Amino acid sequence: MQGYDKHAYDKHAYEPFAVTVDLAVFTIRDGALHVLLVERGQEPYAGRWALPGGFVLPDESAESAAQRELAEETGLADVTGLHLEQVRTYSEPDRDPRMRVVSVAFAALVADPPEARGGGDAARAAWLPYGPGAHRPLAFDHDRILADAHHRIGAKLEYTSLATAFCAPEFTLGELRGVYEAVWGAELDPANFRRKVVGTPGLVEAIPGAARLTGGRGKPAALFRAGTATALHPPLLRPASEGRSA
Amino acid sequence: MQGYDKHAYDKHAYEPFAVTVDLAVFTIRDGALHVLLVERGQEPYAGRWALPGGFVLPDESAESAAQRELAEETGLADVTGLHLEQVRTYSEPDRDPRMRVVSVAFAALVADPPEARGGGDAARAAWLPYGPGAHRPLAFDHDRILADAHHRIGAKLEYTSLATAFCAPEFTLGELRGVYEAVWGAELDPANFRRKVVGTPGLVEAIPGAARLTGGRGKPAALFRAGTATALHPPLLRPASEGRSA
DNA sequence: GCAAAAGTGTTAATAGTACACCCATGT
DNA sequence: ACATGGGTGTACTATTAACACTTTTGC
Repeated sequence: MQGYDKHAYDKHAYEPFAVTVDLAVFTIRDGALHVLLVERGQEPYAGRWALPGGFVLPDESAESAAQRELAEETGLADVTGLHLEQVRTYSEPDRDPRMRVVSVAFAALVADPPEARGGGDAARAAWLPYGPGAHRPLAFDHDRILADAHHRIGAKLEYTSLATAFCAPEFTLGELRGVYEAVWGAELDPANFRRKVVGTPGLVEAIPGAARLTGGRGKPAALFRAGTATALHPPLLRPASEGRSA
Repeated sequence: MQGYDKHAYDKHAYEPFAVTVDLAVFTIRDGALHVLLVERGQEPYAGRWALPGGFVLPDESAESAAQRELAEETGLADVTGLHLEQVRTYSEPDRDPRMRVVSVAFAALVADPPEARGGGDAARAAWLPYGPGAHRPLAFDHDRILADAHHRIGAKLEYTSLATAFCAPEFTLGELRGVYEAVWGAELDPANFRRKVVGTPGLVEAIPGAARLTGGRGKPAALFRAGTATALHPPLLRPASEGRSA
């Protein structure tokens, strides 16, 4: 606390910091993980894709700012209830060439978002497939932010019920499994997945009516709703791959 | 990015934010988890305990500021190599009654710290036992920050090799087990713990020499060093208690 | 019929739990 | 001797992983 007291909060004792939020908004499309990106119209990084975001206003928290931006950028009317979670804060002094910007990064999960429209500005917005694909490199340090957000989401799938946040209110277990597979980039055994999910109390609850849904070909699947549990015990671990230190 | 471009980075378009770091520094003492706290000498919250922290300077990142504060507050000469990790950022507009302060919280783990000395100021500093004990309530929103930091540490013990960061370079498995027990507040079976730890590749490595250490009474214990692995597969789950949703 | 996805069954391997028991040391 | 913590053994249970097989749909 020395720092606090020594300078007695002179508002201009230090160079002011701008505080912004950056959003990594994920969704599943056609079985693949997609992320919402905007195209920058101005320097620096003109023409590059970037994460949506904006300033934190004087009377709101970073969480409020993130929620406001999420509504604006996705075009969703009601954004409450969506999963929105802080990832971490990026504060390297030179991360923005123009001035000192400290950015609080959030990860958001959306099911079935509307098509991306550019913001009011000239900037384009689009849902692009996540991965080492066409959109890199992103502006600023957004590649790193996006990777951190993805890493966090992947980890939380293991030990929380987060996956249901990617799904519509009613979903099949095949769809839920698709979430895990899209985020982890790994295939799961459908039989074992079903047993694990159904056998974890509070993860999902079956919709009792003969309600069934045809997902195209194959046998109709039973519908489920998200359950009340948030933590999974034991966790649903992703298949071990060479990449993970034992 | 609309927000960025619209205002063209006028440094004074918005009320300036102060950016600070707050540190939850943990250690194990006499088998119990302790936290480093400082006593506030001034209003607001004069006389209350608070987390150590301070301003982020114009040319440093939050990580650098946290490292600098950690060295100052603990009195440790070399703070590199210590575990220091961002927890989250607290930005509610009214969290500090004097002005708008956005604080990036860190959790730090220290083995065998020197006695706490007050900072240069009148403020006292002390290692206090963690828990719903004598030090609450803390100043500002520090109770919540501390709880969040503790929750994060506890969770990371399950699936990372973090526990070794609480230990000296050479440690016995009893000491390592003590870390888990102190952070989780639960007892672990020594036999099963040993098998799990030794059987997880890369978690710890035995120091081959007949090196042994007497921890007082009982059979001398073999010494171990931290291994190279950072992730644990499968994780070392804490014993299930009623509090956790199945 | 055939492909595809849902859903059930079965089995072997792996991992976790709960102990009993011996070992080496200080007092 | 005995209390204390280190360390090994072992039987039991729970969970995971792999894969065969049946069911119900669209084409």
